[in-house]
Amino acid sequence: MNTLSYGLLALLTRGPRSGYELMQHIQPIWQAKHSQIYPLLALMEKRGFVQYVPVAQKDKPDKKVYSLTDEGIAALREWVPEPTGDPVKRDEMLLKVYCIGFIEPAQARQLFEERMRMYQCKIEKYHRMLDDLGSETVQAVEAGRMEHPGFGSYILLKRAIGQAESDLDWCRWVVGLLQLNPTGSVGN
Amino acid sequence: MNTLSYGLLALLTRGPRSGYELMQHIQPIWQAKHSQIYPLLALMEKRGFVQYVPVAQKDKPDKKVYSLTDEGIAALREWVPEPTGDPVKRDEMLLKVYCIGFIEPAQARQLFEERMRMYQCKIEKYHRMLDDLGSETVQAVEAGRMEHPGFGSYILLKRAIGQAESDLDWCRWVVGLLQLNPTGSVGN
DNA sequence: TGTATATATGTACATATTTACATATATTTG
DNA sequence: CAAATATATGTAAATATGTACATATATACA
Repeated sequence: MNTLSYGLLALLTRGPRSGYELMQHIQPIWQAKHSQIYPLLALMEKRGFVQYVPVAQKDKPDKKVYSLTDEGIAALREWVPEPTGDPVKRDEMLLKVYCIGFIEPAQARQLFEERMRMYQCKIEKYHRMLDDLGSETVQAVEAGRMEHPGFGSYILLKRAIGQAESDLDWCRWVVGLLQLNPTGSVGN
Repeated sequence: MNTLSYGLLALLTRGPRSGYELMQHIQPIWQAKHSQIYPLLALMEKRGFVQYVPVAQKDKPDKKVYSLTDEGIAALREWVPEPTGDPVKRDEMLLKVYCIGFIEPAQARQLFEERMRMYQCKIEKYHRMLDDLGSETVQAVEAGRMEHPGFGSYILLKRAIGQAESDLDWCRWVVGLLQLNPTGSVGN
């Protein structure tokens, strides 16, 4: 049971999910490939933390829909109060920014503009996901009812939006600075 | 040559550094242990990207001070325009927040208050590092002179502060929500 | 005096993560 | 019609990362 395994149990508190769905939903919080997730699910199934039912689909491949067992919930409850690991953040772009003094100005601008597009897409996506949670969830959150299903998703989305907007603002600020010096072509 | 190796080359654009110093300075952007960094430096030394001079110290163990070679600078310049990897963010705390509906309210509050302390410490540390860069760097940044040594460090610190402040605000907001419901003791 | 921390470098081993290979079906795109 | 993409699950192998061990010196703390 590593951190990702507990993360999968955490996702399953929202209800039954296939391995494929778990892989998709965990990406914003914890990047992992399916090749890492499937073996962990198989292990947790052996240990009795999760169970699955095979579901046949027309027009799509069959899937295994996993759900939490009582033992899985117990494992989750034991994990939460344990010391929480420090956040891991690794961003190649920031390493490139570190040596910006050695970079062609045009390449520097491209680095930041690429990221601006990325953050804008993410912000839009997260807003759509917020909308999908519905007004009932909004009311539960505003009332501080953390037991409400959707409370966790809502506050995590708010955080993700805040982070992306902060980074987007930063990119805009830097691009503004870079444009003060017309080294190279200002137009593309 | 993996991403971390290029990152070490990027740090060395600021001037000669020991492996130990590189390990310390790269932490905010890319977490890595010394056990990963020392072998990479040895490899890059073999390949001629960096060179070192042994420096004897009184009161402290001897060290190897690495610096960039022309080949190292060339490698750096080839790396920058290559496609940039997506940022990797893994935070156990967010996984715990995801299943906040299954958590004891007191544990939830603790989770956020711990993080608030962490972010406050980081913000203070980053502000001290900004101050250490001096007013000359501030002027260079405000003039958009990206070739100035310190431009990269300055804008990276500004970003780190923005991110930490965004997260701190988020934690405060959530703690405020949790206090709306007096489940359990409000005082410690 | 034993224990911890900081400086400083290194290796060995275990674990985590990514990439590549494998398979099957339906849809979209060129 | 061929190629890519999305759904869906899995394994094998390579790489990246973390933990533990190893050594040496100085300082702080109990």
